[in-house]
Amino acid sequence: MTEQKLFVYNSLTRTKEEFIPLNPGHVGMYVCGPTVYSDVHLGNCRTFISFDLIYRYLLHLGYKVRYVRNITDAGHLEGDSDEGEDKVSKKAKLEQLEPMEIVQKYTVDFHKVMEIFNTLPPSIEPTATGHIIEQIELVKTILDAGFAYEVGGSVYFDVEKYSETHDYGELNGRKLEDLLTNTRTLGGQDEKRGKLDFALWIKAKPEHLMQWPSPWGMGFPGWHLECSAMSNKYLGHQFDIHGGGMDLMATHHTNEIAQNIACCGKTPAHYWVHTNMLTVNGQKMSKSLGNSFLPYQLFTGEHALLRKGYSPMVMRFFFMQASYRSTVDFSNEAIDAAEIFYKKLAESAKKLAALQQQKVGKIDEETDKTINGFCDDCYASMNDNFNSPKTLEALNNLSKWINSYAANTRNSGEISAETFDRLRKTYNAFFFDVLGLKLEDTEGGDTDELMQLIIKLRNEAKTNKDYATSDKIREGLKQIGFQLNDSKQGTTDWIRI
RNA sequence: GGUCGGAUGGCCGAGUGGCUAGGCAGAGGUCUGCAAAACCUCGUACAGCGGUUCGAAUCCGCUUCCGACCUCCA
Repeated sequence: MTEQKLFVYNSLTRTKEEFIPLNPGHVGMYVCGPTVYSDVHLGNCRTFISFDLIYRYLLHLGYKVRYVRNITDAGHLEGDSDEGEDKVSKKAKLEQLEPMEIVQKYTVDFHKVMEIFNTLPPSIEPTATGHIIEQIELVKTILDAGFAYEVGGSVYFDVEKYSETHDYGELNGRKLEDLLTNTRTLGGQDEKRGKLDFALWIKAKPEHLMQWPSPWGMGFPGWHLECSAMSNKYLGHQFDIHGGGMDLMATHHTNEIAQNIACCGKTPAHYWVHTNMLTVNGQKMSKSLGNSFLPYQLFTGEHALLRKGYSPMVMRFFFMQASYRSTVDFSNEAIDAAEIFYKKLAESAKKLAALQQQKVGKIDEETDKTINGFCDDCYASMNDNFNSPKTLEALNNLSKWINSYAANTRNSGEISAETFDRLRKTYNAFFFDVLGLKLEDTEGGDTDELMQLIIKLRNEAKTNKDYATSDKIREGLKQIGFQLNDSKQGTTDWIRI
């Protein structure tokens, strides 16, 4: 594999930086996963699909990647007042289930959806409840370091103390004074000394469903703590990439960095990568706004915002058409266009699989160079902060040559065997392995045999110049979703439409 | 209100100082019995107003509009 210089936008420095892993050949990546208290909606999916792209490209470059993505199954509160109810507990009460039944239900659902979108499972998927001991240890360390205090069974992180020696607003670019003046005072004043302080450990009320013993009494961990504890455990004090949705940057990740520095003296990750939101009519898709929809609603089209159903790969392709750092606005028009484009590139992938290069004759240097250039573009665009839209452009350019060779309107012997091989390898690598797309309409069973029979009958009619019959067959098939494509050579292909 | 980000042709969406992506839609053409598909050709767009520069979508300032975060969300 050729050495590729990869550049990654780092939220910490607000610049694109060359990606240099701490240990050559290895990458440690931590991504904040879902809180499993309800169905994942499409906006949630986008984030994980974005990181799947990043993960896949790192793998493609030959890195050995340890990809850790957590499951938050405790500690995530309603509201951020540290007095709200645990999301999982609340849902458990509502549905009259054990909290772990809720967790199980939505974890299974999450995995199913991730698989449908063809995302690779992470290397490790740790849960908050599975790491209570590690989190308690972390709290103790932070207390010992003097950056936290205990009040009535709860432990809080002392942001002002921390700020004396560290830049608390490093990630979100805010000054402490601004944060202090602009942070709304939350109702039900609590025991915190400073209003920016956040809970590391929260004392549980007796009726609280999820609680564990600790040196400070029965309680449960704060939301930000689990990520620090688990990234520490599986990736070490310092690792390469920490990712999550942009909405986590200002608070969750800021607090996470503070925790890590307080306990270990080091910023956990070199590169902070934040993916942007999926919007609907310009607004962030979220449950509270009521503009979110679920993956299965997308597939079936059963939602007021959807004109029809769209397949998982069409959705994935749609996401790939925008860079992960931009918002993507959902609209039927935009995804319709993506659907056509996706099918086009997928058709080329199919043609390529069946394509054999003609005998190499006189090599057309210009063409040979052009095709190699497009192969280079695939890498160059992904190297530029995972620019998937540009990668699609390169694939589209390659697909034109593939189509021409497949249709025999150009002779594939005009390029060298090496270039032809590179064309095949590059197209497949980026379409399938890197962008994580797959072919959806591969027919099982007898469909193709049936179609071949019908095509044969139609061709007989054509030979007899019985165009009335041949057109009737073509129209009839179109009505039920099969499209016939005649070639110059007299053969006929079919595709589903 | 504070902080940050965005505004690109009918739609989506790359591009960060000159070489002016790509897709969808649209127009024309090649091919075809006719189509379709495929292939070829065609759009000179960068919110507005100033400024810097030989040259700006790209840099700077102001204005307008939109969004995110600051309050649960990926």
